[in-house]
Formats: sequence, structure tokens, C-alpha cells
Amino acid sequence: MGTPKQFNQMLEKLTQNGLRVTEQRRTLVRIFSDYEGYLSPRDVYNKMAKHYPGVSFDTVYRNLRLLSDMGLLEQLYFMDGRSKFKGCCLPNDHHHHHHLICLHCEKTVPVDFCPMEYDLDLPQNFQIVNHRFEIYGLCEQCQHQAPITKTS
Amino acid sequence: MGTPKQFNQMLEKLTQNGLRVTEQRRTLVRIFSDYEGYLSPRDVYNKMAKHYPGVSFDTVYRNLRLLSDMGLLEQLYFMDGRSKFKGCCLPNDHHHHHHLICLHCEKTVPVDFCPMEYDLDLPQNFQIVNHRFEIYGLCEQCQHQAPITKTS
DNA sequence: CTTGTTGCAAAAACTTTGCACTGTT
DNA sequence: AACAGTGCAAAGTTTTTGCAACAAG
Repeated sequence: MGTPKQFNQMLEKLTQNGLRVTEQRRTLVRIFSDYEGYLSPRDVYNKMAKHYPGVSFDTVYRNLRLLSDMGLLEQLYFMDGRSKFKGCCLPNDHHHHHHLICLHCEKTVPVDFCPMEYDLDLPQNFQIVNHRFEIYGLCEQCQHQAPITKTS
Repeated sequence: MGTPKQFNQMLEKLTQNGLRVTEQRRTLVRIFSDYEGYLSPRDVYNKMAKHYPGVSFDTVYRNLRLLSDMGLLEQLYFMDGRSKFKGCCLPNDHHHHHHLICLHCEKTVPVDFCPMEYDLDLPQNFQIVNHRFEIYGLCEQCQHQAPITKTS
């Protein structure tokens, strides 16, 4: 997940959409372009609070929502229902893909394989709208340190 | 999803685990053996309340949790994070499988295809713990009546 | 009778909303 | 100067917990 490139692209897209670039938003964008995994609203709030002791939760929520509506962030509900955000993979890489997700650090690795490209032998009468495919596990780093986190 | 067979199996399993069969639990089990899709805690509460105007939410929650811990119910967080439960497919059918899920009525169709059986060319160093594969769409019935519900 | 289960009430966690003030443009 | 964005406080949801009364075995 590129740092300066993604950072600038995200800020640009903000102004393109007629949004103002406040310090809070700049920080938010920084946080996500510096981190290649998922963060919960609370994680984000904590990171934000280091720069702005006075940030409020609702600002975090509002901006997370805004940025994901705008396509800058990807929101995912984990298997256990927790809401998480991460910076979207860059538009260049922006072909359809899925992710390996580390249960411990929640960083991700993109996977090109998509089950929908195969002949799934699905019932004819079911109209497909969408699908979801995620692989959960432990990345190399976390395999050594991690007490196994529960999956769901 | 069998009705009387599943109903009895579920009650049996309750007593096997040393749990008491209360009217509330009997009703809960009935609800799930009569319905082949996912229900939210609130859905369940509403259905329960028809039989027991005085049921409390916490009883619903407690029992949903108990029954899924015991393996009688399957809990799933949808793509939009909503928590849902459904009766587990019977032990006989209980080989690994995934589901088509109707976005409108939330009924399910099992799918035998599992992406993990293929050679996914994953990074060697990632230790897989778990995976998730779901296909969302509209079942035949709902294709005709349904105003498309948003997916996530 | 013993002990698990329930309903109530209250609280915790998470997310959203209204409003006056502030900071970007 | 105009108005989008922020912080605060308050409220809406969903889920959990403590406790006394109750009911299943």
C-alpha cells in the first residue's frame, strides 16, 4: 500500500468532490495511507487523538462514512461483525480481488483468485448480485508472536 | 430444511447438554425448524412475542447465543454487519458447504463448491485458519416482487 | 427440592443527529 | 464573507449483566 502516492491521490479526490481539507481529514487520510490493514473506528479515533487530543468520535464516524462513500476507504464487517475500514487499493491495482486477512494484526494480502470465475453449478433461477470471499489466518509475523485470536 | 425431524433433534440435543426445555426454548427451536432462512434477533423476538407477549429481549439473546454455541444455530454477520441466525443444516448433510443468500427474504441455498479446494496460489507463509464465501442475490420468488435491497 | 431460566431494569458499547461555533476556501 | 466541518451533548440501537422470582427436572 503506497504511502505518499496514495496520500496525495486521496487528498486530491477530496477536493475534487468539493470537500474541504481540514487538519482532521488530512490526518485521517495519513493514517490510512500509512497502514496496510483494517482499523476499527475506535482504532482510528485513538490514532487521531494522538494528534488532536480534542477529536470527537462523531467526527471520526462522519469522515469514515464520507470517505468510504467516496470510495477512498473500504468498509468491511468481519466475520464477528466488527466494523473495519482500510484504505482502498489504488485505482491502478483496482481490478476485482479478494483478501487474506490476518486475525491478529488485521493486515491484508490481496488475492487474485475469484471463486465466481469458476463454474459453480448454481441454481439457474438465482440472480446473483454480489459475493464475498475472505480468507482469515495469521501472517508470518503474527504466527510467532500471536496467541490465536478467535475467528468468530 | 426438515421440520419435525430437525425440531426433535434440536430438543434432544438441548437435554443431552443438560439444558432445560422451557416453553421459550421450545418455541425458539420451533421457529428455526420452521424457517429456512436467516432471522435477526429482533425477528426472532417478534415471532416469539406472538406466543409469549411477555418475552424479554435478553432471553432471546441468551438463548440465541446458547443454541449457536451448542451448534444448533448458525450465526452469520451479513455484509452490512447485521447479526443473523438460522437453524444449522442437519448433521447428515453436515459436510462443508457455503450458501447463496437471498437479499430480500434472506433464505439460503447451500452450495457445494468451496474455493479452498482449488489451488489458490496463496503466499506460503500465511497460515490459514478460516474462510468465508457467500453469494448474495435474489431467489426466484423475490426477483419478481422485490425492490432491490442494498447489499452493503 | 435444587438449580437452571426468566423478566425486569439498568448499563455498556456503538453509531447517529441537532445545534452553535470554528476554520477553509 | 459564505458555508462546510467540528465538537459537544444527547439520543437511538443493539447487546450484555445483576438480581430476585419462577419453573423444570
